[in-house]
Amino acid sequence: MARPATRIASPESGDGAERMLQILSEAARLFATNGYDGTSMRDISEACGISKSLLYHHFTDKDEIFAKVTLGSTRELYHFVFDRLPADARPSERVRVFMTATGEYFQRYRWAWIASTTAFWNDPEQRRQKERMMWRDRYEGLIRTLIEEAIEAGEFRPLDVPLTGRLILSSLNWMHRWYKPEKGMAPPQIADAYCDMIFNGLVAPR
Amino acid sequence: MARPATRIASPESGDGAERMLQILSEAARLFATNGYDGTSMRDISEACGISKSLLYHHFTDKDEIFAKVTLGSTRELYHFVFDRLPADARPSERVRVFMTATGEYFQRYRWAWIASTTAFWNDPEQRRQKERMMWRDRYEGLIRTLIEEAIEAGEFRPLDVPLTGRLILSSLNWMHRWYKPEKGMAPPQIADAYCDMIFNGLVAPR
DNA sequence: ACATGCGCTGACCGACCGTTCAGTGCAAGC
DNA sequence: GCTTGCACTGAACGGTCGGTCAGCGCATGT
Repeated sequence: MARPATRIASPESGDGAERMLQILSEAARLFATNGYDGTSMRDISEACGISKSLLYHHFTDKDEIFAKVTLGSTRELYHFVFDRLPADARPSERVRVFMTATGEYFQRYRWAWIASTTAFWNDPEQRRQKERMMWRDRYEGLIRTLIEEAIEAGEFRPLDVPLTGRLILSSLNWMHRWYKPEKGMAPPQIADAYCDMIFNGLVAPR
Repeated sequence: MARPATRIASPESGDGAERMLQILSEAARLFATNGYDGTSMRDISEACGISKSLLYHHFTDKDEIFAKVTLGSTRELYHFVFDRLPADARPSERVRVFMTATGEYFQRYRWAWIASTTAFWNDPEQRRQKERMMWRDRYEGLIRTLIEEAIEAGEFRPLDVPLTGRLILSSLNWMHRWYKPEKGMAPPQIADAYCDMIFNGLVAPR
């Protein structure tokens, strides 16, 4: 059942689902900026303009908020990129789309992305991180598959596939450490420029 | 005045300077593993087998320990790489040495490196971070200069120099997220393999 | 023999952490 | 009009945090 329309007219207080999204949004920004341990439940509640207790009404604990942010981001990144891969394009073109689509995802969901990629990988709380790693592995598996196909098609040289995938992923994953949204190229453009450099190399043709 | 020789015979307790090095070493490992906020003074003291109070005998506070670890690492990285650049080699060869030397530094001072590169860049405590950023900027300025020289010498194509530098640095800086010291190639080899890929590109020659 | 200096400790501090809980106010359903 | 249910709050909990402090043991210089 949908909420009655009168609820929507209410100017100040939001619906429960909206509230959860607001919390996740603010939490993503704070986790990305200050890290997991550097972000307190009080920080999140104050950023949302609510009491600390309300966080526990919507989520069981801090870990769940963090898991929702990072798992959601990692899972959606995979589908976001996968869904944009053109089925009938040349393999190397699909690699390029992989990179630019990742740049686009970064542009749209910057805070959740940063929170996910900077999350410590060896967190003792492994149960919740397990699923995130699963999607991350699928994402990395995807780029490896694309590289292999490009090699088989003769477009790429014979390459160390895992290492090549890591080179591509490194360029994308490190972007958040220097990228400033207000200046310079947009992330998809940056990814495209990286793509040109990596595909063709730095060395001048002789 | 040097310590008298009798002091050295003491089997259990170390000299003050040794203690400081031990503390910095253990702190680097913990900061790298669990982050700044995830590492308590108690963690550091227990890792060293000493009391928490002793940390404050050698350092003023937690921030100073962290600053010593990260600033020391960043400053030494610059000199470590700079000192290894061959003066009379071709520009592109100097770029390669920049990368492999960075890989060698990573291999030797892994924990301090990780603590430095994962340190939050927008820490409110800016006074101490200022000097670290200075060395980091010099380090990045160095690779940009090398790239420019390679372009001027006609070895590299005309390139977006800052972006090219970031591509190279990204590949090196992201290594700690997937590198496992006990298996696979050593970091200098990895840097060299990256170098081959970035120089010559992925695309097969036609 | 005595004073000095230093590496070092255990007890302790206030602040803040994540988390809990009893209870409030208000809209919806009967 | 009354009950139900839920978004929401303020006070409080035990625990851990970074940091302090008085003082101990012992090698050293005189």
